[in-house]
Amino acid sequence: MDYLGLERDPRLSKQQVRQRAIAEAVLSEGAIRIEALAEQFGTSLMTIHRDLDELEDRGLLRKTRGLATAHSTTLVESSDVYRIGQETPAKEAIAMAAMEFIEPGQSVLMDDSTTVLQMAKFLQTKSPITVITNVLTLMNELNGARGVQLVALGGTFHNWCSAFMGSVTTEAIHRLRADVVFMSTAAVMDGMCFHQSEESVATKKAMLSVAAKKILLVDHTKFERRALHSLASLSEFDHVIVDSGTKPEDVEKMRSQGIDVIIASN
Amino acid sequence: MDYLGLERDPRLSKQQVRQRAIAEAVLSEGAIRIEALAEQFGTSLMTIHRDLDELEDRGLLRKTRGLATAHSTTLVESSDVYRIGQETPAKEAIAMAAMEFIEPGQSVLMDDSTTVLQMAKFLQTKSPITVITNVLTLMNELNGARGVQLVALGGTFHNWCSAFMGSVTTEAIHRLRADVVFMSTAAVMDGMCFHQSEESVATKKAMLSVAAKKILLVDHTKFERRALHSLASLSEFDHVIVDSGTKPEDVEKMRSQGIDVIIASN
DNA sequence: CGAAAACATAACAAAATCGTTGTTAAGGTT
DNA sequence: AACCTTAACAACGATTTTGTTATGTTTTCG
Repeated sequence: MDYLGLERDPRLSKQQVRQRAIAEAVLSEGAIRIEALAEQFGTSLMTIHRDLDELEDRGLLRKTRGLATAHSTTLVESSDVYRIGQETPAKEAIAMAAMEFIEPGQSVLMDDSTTVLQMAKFLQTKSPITVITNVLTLMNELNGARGVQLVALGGTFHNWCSAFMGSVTTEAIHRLRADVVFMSTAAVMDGMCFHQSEESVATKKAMLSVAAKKILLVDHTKFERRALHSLASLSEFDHVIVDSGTKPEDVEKMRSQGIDVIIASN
Repeated sequence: MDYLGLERDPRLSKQQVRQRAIAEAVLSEGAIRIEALAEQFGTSLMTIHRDLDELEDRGLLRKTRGLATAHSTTLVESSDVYRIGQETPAKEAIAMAAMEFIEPGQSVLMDDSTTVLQMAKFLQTKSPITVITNVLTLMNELNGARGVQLVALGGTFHNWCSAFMGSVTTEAIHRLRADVVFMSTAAVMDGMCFHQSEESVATKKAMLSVAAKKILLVDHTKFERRALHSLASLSEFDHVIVDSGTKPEDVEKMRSQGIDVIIASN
């Protein structure tokens, strides 16, 4: 279990790395003593308490007297706390490749995935541009960015993904038309995209229905994952961008189905 | 011109105070040399440059070679950069008084006024509660607050008020029903509320139409202000909360019209 | 039932991190 | 050439994070 292998990204605070690692540890063990966590991470008990309180607020685990216990696996894995900082280089490469599909003046729909989030810092280079999103993190990132018009989709806030979803969101999407949509998916199986949360699926489906061009961003880990609700067939996307760590067989399988697969180079 | 009279609030950074003062100075002079500003505030040229760049981004002024020139008065005055930090104690008192009208379990609509923003820190005490808003600042303030369900209204982002407005916003509002709405107004004249921006008026009108109880928060300075577009008559509100600095004659005039005026004590 | 043990929280001080500012040097304009 | 703007980096200051100690709360067991 390498908790240390993920501490490279300088944009990630120690705290975030530790919290993610705690979530991961508690998840795989089912339950861990708080004392044990403090020792494992070389911090004081107080720090672990504070981390666990935050994670509990986000619904990732329970804190019972003396020990932290896991919630369902799926919930944790879909949480942004857990996802951020995973496979960052791959996601960055994918995001960079995705920029090729944006022209200045276009309106771009962006969903609540960490891969799509990576695109944020490049968006200014395509100004003027309109970004439509339901992600609070992205709104903040883009707040004050010159040449970027920000359109928010409303909805009820979900802490686990820091995004707004629900009927308000889907209704708002249906009133708009975008040039491109960039989205990611939790799992790819049998040429289909899957998600763990029904609300995510509803939001993403709505997004797909109003965008002229549809682009899917997937890092190689998604080909190993499983999830419950189907979102769409890969063939519905105009382009699928993967990272260079993707297995050739996965790429081939897609290409044989006539899907335009782009491999992002690091 | 007392730039110093407003430096008391510890929550306001030096930077914010200075930027507001710069906006104020440029506004009243029409145009000021950048060198002069640096001297006036005792900072380096670079700092003023950076401040002006930000203010320019927000559309408050123009930066031409060597000097900063004013945009229209109204734009500056309605900007949140300008408003934040004005009359803070009064606004705080009003916000505190407003809390009386929230019951746990209710859904509360909140607009993009700095007075309403002051309520944010007290909201947790009324949990569980649903807050519906179009203000990015408020969303961030409430993100992660226990017992506060956050519902965002979408829309296109307006930098000058850090809020989302437009047709997407009003449509979203019309699909909802709230127990209470708290709003403020830019000016009060002849028993009517006025605003400088038409979009603000549209948003606020929509909010008024979907809330069971309507509460207006106004500090005493609003009775001296003028603005273009009428929003609503004071009599449409169930309660009007003012600060203790409000002139008795203004209070009397309202009461004589049968309006329930509450004076917030400091 | 009461007391001790185990744990959680609060409050403050220390440390680390992040944001702001000033300086200098390089790049553009007039 | 004079003047202004921008970029880069170092110094400073403010904020956030962490650890410590003290206090409160729950559990356990005599």
